[in-house]
Amino acid sequence: MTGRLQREIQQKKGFPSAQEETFLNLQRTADAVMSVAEEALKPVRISHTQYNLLRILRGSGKGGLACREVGERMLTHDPDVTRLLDRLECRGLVTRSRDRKDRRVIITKITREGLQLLESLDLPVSAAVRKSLAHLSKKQLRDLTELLEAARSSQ
Amino acid sequence: MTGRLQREIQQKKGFPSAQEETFLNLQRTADAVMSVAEEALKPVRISHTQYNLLRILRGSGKGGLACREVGERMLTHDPDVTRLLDRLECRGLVTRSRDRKDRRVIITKITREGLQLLESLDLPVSAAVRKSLAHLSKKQLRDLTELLEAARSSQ
DNA sequence: TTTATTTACTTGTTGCGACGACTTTCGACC
DNA sequence: GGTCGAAAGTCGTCGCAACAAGTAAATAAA
Repeated sequence: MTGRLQREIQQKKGFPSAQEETFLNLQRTADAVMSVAEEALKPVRISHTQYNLLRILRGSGKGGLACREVGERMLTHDPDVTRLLDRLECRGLVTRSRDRKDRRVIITKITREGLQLLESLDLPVSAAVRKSLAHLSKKQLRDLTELLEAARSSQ
Repeated sequence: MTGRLQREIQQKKGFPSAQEETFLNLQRTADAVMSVAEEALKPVRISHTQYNLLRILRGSGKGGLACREVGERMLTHDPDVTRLLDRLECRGLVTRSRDRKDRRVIITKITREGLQLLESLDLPVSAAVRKSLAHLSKKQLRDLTELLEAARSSQ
């Protein structure tokens, strides 16, 4: 059984492990695909983080959400929700109001303007995302999704 | 053939396309795995971007590299190399000098301290990356790498 | 009732990412 | 040689990400 020794030697010599190769590919691909998708957001000067946040608010319905809930639902795990909302509020895309029952929490809702902006982006974004992965077959997409979920499963 | 119509209806109703599902999984997984890997860099207060840059400089040998070459080799496609190097130079991890032949270019080299820092990180980083994907089999890693390369191929 | 702890959010600071304007230098063409 | 355009970096500005400290309100404990 030379497995472990061989791995250590390979590592000393700078050969990446299979995990390292996958890791690098994962980062590169996520970056490349995100770039394509962001093209759809450029015309309205909105970042993918802001777009993501607005979609969460739209999905939450009329009741709005507390900052904490927004943060938990976002793609990236610890965004700075306060200042993200500051900028969106400046542009009139969301409104904030203090909750009456628990005065610590701030309820954020998406405005009519925010909804209109999202609607105008729905098709372009969807098209850009589909385009970014258009050259993969249904089976490849299914396999890839499955493997990505598996990769994330134990963390 | 109801394919296209059905897709449009699904989209109207908010069903994500297979591409969109894969896209979201890709972002989430890349983020999760990166977080695990970054744990190894925390003790020395270095970001993954800086680590990546130092590794590029180490890989380039004694000759050093111009800013432009560094930028081209980095994971993320358009980092701000100048200020990245500023911070590394402050910490004594790299040195910069103007090229004699073409006085427009700045040659950056990694210092002895930089090399030592990298050496102290080699094993922990490698271990963290392997750990982040340790629960995937060899075949899964191979398949995943292949699919990720395919996803990136036409961009 | 007063104190302590937890929760929800804000603010400060630093570093990264993207964009654009600017400076210096090089090479080519007149 | 002088001029023009391209190339290599620098710098300003803004927005996002991470971390830490601070504030205010609610809840639990004494």
